[in-house]
Amino acid sequence: MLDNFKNYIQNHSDITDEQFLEISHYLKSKSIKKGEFVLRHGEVCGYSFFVSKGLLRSYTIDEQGKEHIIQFAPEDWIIVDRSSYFFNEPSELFIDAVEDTALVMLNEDFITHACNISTVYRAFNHKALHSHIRHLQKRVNLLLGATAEQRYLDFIKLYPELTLRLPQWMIASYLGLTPESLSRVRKELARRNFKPH
Amino acid sequence: MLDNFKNYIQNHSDITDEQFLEISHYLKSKSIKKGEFVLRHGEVCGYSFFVSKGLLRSYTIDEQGKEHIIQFAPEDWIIVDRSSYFFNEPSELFIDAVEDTALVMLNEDFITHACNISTVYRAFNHKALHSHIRHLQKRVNLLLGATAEQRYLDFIKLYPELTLRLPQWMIASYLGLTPESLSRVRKELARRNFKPH
DNA sequence: CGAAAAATTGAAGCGCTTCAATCTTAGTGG
DNA sequence: CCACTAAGATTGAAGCGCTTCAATTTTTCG
Repeated sequence: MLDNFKNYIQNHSDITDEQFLEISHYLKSKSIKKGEFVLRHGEVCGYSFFVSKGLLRSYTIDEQGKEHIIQFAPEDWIIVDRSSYFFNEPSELFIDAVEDTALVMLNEDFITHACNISTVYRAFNHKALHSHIRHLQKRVNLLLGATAEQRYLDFIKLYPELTLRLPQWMIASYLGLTPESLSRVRKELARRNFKPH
Repeated sequence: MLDNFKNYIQNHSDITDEQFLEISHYLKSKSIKKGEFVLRHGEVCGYSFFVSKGLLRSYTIDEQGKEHIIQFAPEDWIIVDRSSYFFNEPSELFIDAVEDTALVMLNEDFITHACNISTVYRAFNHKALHSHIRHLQKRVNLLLGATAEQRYLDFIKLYPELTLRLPQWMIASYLGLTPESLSRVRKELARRNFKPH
């Protein structure tokens, strides 16, 4: 189960097999069923979660009990509440499995050691933070200015394969819409003869 | 004009006077008038802008010509389009001066050298990225779930002094509202006898 | 097959926007 | 220092986009 992760990390760094073996002591693998949690609101997020198979999501629940999905993580993605992880604060987020999922948990020590071993990995990590910022900023911008339809079109363009794997109500939640609204957006697109890709 | 920045950086690192002198060659100071730009849509953002006096803002303009303010930066803040800066892509953003502003421009070389000189500075930089992510994520969450009133209350709690310095329409733009809506929110708060602080 | 989850549809409603007019405040030149 | 102008803020009325609620249909899966 570590194999996928090993490939991933070697693709993004110059870490050797021996080096990986050393630091793999800091890793834990885990398999969870659809619906199970790896993080709950109020807990400190002590790990980054690498998805080797399956699909995770992070979300908040507001005062009215409504879910708002923050992120999806399919294979080869890492999901984590970086605020909670870095600042050791209780997390606002829940992270659970959308599908049965095999994951690898990386703790602080793993990251630290990997960064010490490999400046390439350190740079990769740094780049990942910037990608995250880019992504969030784009999302803020869409939420500030784009209509329901524009947001949906952006989503299916950016994540075509997720569009197929996810129930529609989750996409709606990610986009800040009700399932009903998204359904109507899709109906309107179909009427105008829109076909994804 | 560099003094404020020197204080700032020494407060957040162990960089000595001599070290600062060395790397200050990579810095440029600049004074601009209200309304002048330091970055325009389509340009690559080659600097981080430290505000030593005054107030900058970053914003996008959508297809309908509407502004959406992404960030404000008063004294001792740094503003930058990190995506553009890091990935060397043309920026989506405009950055201009809300007030007459004195600023310091840090280029890539400055950051690199400062990180090499001081691991404390490197850590500070790392932390800044995480703060940025935390902030953006909170904002996404508010935009997904909170009403106009909740967003405004959050803003004045977080940035009481900005609330006084900024024209209301800019706060509205930051919150994803029209000026008229914000005005009505404030009226309603006043009716319910709400007093800031 | 049967039950539960998801998606769709319609009707009514709400929150925020839009547009237009008025009032207030701030900045500038006589 | 006041008069004038422009920018900002407020208010009202109408409208639009998305939500809510409720009912129905479709899909999924044990």
